[in-house]
Amino acid sequence: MPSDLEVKCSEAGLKMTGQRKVILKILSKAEDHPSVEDVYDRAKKFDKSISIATVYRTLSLLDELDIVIRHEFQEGYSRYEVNWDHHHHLVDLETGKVIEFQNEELEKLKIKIAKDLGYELVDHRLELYGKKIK
Amino acid sequence: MPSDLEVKCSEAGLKMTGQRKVILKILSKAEDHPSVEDVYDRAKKFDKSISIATVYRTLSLLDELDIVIRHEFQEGYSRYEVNWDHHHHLVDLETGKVIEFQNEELEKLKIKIAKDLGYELVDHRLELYGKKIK
DNA sequence: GTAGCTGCAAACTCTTTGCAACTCT
DNA sequence: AGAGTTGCAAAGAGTTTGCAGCTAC
Repeated sequence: MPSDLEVKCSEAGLKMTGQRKVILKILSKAEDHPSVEDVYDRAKKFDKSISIATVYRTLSLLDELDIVIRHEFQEGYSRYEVNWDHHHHLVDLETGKVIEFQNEELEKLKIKIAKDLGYELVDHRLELYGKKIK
Repeated sequence: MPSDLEVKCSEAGLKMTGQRKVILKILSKAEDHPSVEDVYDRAKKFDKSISIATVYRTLSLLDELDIVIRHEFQEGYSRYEVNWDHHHHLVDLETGKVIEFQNEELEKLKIKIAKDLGYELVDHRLELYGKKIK
């Protein structure tokens, strides 16, 4: 049976090729925020002839469809994650670990700030960088 | 007389070459958030033999010294601004215009969120993307 | 004088693209 | 059947770097 993610892609008009199924499976199982290279390396285990160009193309498509979120954590390349729920990231500066969090108050505040400036909030990015308190 | 920015650089151990003076002047006068290319183009008006490699090297140095802030507004390249005061950005999705803002409530909330997760906030990034309300 | 800086060009990294062959629907 | 997708290799954009000569201190 096709996964929820596969159904979503089909409905968006994408052909469900073997390569795309592999990439979607990797993304849905990922517990981190893999780079293109990461996705490519993992994909090769299921389909050793897959091309990195296909990974790039697929991730760009999924990003446009909002099925996936592209992050640029100031590293010079992109990282991806499935757009399941809305959350933000706190990056542990000592270990590089990424912690996800949600905060209702913050959501309201962002909308208010934009509104006060005369804008309707369409999108936003928030990342915190911190050190663990011992 | 050397500008404040020049003094700051000298104190950090940088030699104040002609090229660096030009770049610092451009940055301090900029009312936008220029890319490397932008800085290079403006610099050529004062020193037509300046190299873009020098602009890259200088901006990287200034970023390391926290004299300048490097932004990556999901455009595939970096933009810079002098690190005068702390603020955030709202990007107008229709015009690309960048609006700066500060918000005390937001500052407190970020610190609290990090603390609740067991972290001391060291740094952070926040960008809002919106459409002007007619 | 000398450590640091510069311009140049080549190299590097990440990403995109043209094309002919292939494949999902 | 046919539009969409793929792999490959080449190209593109942005950035970094090795080196010989130059310059601020």
